[in-house]
Amino acid sequence: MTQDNGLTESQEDYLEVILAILEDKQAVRAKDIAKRLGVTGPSVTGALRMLSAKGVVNYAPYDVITLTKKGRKAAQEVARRHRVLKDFLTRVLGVSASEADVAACRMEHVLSPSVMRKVVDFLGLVDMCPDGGNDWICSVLRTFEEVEDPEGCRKCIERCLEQHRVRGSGPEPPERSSG
Amino acid sequence: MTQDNGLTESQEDYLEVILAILEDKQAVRAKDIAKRLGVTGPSVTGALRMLSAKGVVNYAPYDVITLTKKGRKAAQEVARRHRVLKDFLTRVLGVSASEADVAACRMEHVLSPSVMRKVVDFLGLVDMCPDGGNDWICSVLRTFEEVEDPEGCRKCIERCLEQHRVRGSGPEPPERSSG
DNA sequence: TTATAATATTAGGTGTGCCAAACAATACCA
DNA sequence: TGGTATTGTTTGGCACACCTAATATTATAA
Repeated sequence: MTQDNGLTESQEDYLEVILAILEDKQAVRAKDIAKRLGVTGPSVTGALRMLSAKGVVNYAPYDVITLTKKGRKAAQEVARRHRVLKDFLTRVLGVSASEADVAACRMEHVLSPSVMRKVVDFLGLVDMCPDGGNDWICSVLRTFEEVEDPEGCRKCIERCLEQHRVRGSGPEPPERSSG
Repeated sequence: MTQDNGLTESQEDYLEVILAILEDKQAVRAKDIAKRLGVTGPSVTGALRMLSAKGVVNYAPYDVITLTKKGRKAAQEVARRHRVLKDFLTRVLGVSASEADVAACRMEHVLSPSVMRKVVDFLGLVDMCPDGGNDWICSVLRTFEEVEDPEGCRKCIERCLEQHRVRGSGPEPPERSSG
């Protein structure tokens, strides 16, 4: 159903934060991982051992923590799913950024590649909108809720359609990385 | 984040199937629960004890299994989320029914009420479409992928907009039950 | 270089969720 | 009514994912 990279949800979370830490610090410390995940030290040690056993993390007691090639790939894949889902939640459904982060954090472990692809496809469609997807359905929804400026919304979608017709058969969806 | 009805994901699953069984049989048997959830007997017994302790299921060894008022409510809420999510996945994203079921089964435990409401709102919008939401974005997506009949898709959305303009401020979204 | 602070690990324990094997209760048929 | 089949439960165990308290290591500052 899900990816089955052989990792549990929790383990995917660990990989994700390790990657995130690597992206703005040099070294990864157990302490930082613990902080970001809201767990205690021993939990991190345990998880790292597990991740090491699964060949995604290089780990030995008191030694530096790094991702293996496989681990980096897995982490990036999780991060990608997170990004896509957050994007979808904010841009399409109009969920706030912070809430979208929380929700994406949970959904990212749960959706199959094929469902993920549908999400990506949908975002690709939104991207075709002249407003860069900043609005589109989002604005439609907003008018739907608050009855603010339905006319503006309508125009936006009409522009969208125009664009669609012009481009004809349409480009390939932007993201389709199967990895 | 999630509802926090005090139930774990697994426990929500148990409630959900108990409700489902009640809907087409009279009695609920541990065996049936086990079958539907793909677990063994002892797992069911254990879960039922837990659920009983949490006051959502009436249970005593060898006795009839029923839902408490609270339990029924919780089960219905989970079922509602499942329905909404499956709907969204199929009608908006164009995911197949079977895949949508699987995905909804996972998502239903994971999304906060506020995100759920956004999903419901979006579906309300889709429902405004003359095609009853059978198509709409779904068809757009399809043309986007297969370049089938973009002209037809365009017309569909235009009709949608017309409808939207006519109705003006728009009706309340169909489902908003907070229970 | 040694004491102390910061960081990480081990040891031991909890809760949940699952399993197989053994046992208990109930249902049903002769 | 008795006996077998079905169904359900207990027992005992395993795997995760967490925790606290105690201990070990490493880093740092005197």
